[in-house]
Amino acid sequence: MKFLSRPEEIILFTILRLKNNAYCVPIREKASEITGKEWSFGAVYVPLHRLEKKGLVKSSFDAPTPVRGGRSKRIYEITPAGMKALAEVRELHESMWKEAPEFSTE
Amino acid sequence: MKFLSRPEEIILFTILRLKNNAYCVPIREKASEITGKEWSFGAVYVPLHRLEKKGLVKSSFDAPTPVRGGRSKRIYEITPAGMKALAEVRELHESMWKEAPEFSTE
DNA sequence: TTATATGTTTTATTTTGTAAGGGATATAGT
DNA sequence: ACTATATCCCTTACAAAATAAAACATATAA
Repeated sequence: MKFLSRPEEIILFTILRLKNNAYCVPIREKASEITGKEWSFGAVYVPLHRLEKKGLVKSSFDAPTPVRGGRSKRIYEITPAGMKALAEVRELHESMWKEAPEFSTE
Repeated sequence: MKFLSRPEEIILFTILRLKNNAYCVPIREKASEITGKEWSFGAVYVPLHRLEKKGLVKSSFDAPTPVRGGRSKRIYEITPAGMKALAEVRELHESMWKEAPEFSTE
């Protein structure tokens, strides 16, 4: 199919919304907030890792912050290819629902 | 996660659009048209079968039509649970992109 | 130097997606 | 009648992705 899977899409979108603070913990929290469902770490990390492998995100470690347990974080950001993939599924959705006036959400 | 996968969503949507003519062959054609990608029969049939098992679609055989090779077709239709699942992903998308004015499709 | 908080990463399992091909049953042609 | 061909259903074997659960690492606090 070659579209983003739904978890991939949601994770990319979440990174976009978190701007400069996109690391595993808040990604998971924000994704839960957006979807209203529980996300395990695996549910975030595994697709995230694949996205990086495909070149749709890139990551780097920041400097540790002086809080208890505050180890350095792997911060993710979206690449241009990632933006393109995200735009593609967005457009798919828009064109789908635009042509479907017969469907009304009950 | 419990959202529809993307293929499931597209197949459900396609059935909706085909109204009374939703059997495997046109579902595949219409899905290709909607997405601009190739769909094998397996890519349609396997998720379709699973959707039926979950109660999101139901099927029945129609009467054969008098055309060469025109054997009876298994016609699919969406159940109320299927409509609900479809509405759910639609609403997820709408709420996502509504909150994201910073993203403009380049 | 031990306890606890914050984060990352792996592993094992289940679920889902896909390509390729087999089988059934209808009409068309001779 | 009988062979050919069209239309459609369904299976199977393999690949990829999703998920839950837990292990591992490293910082500060006490």
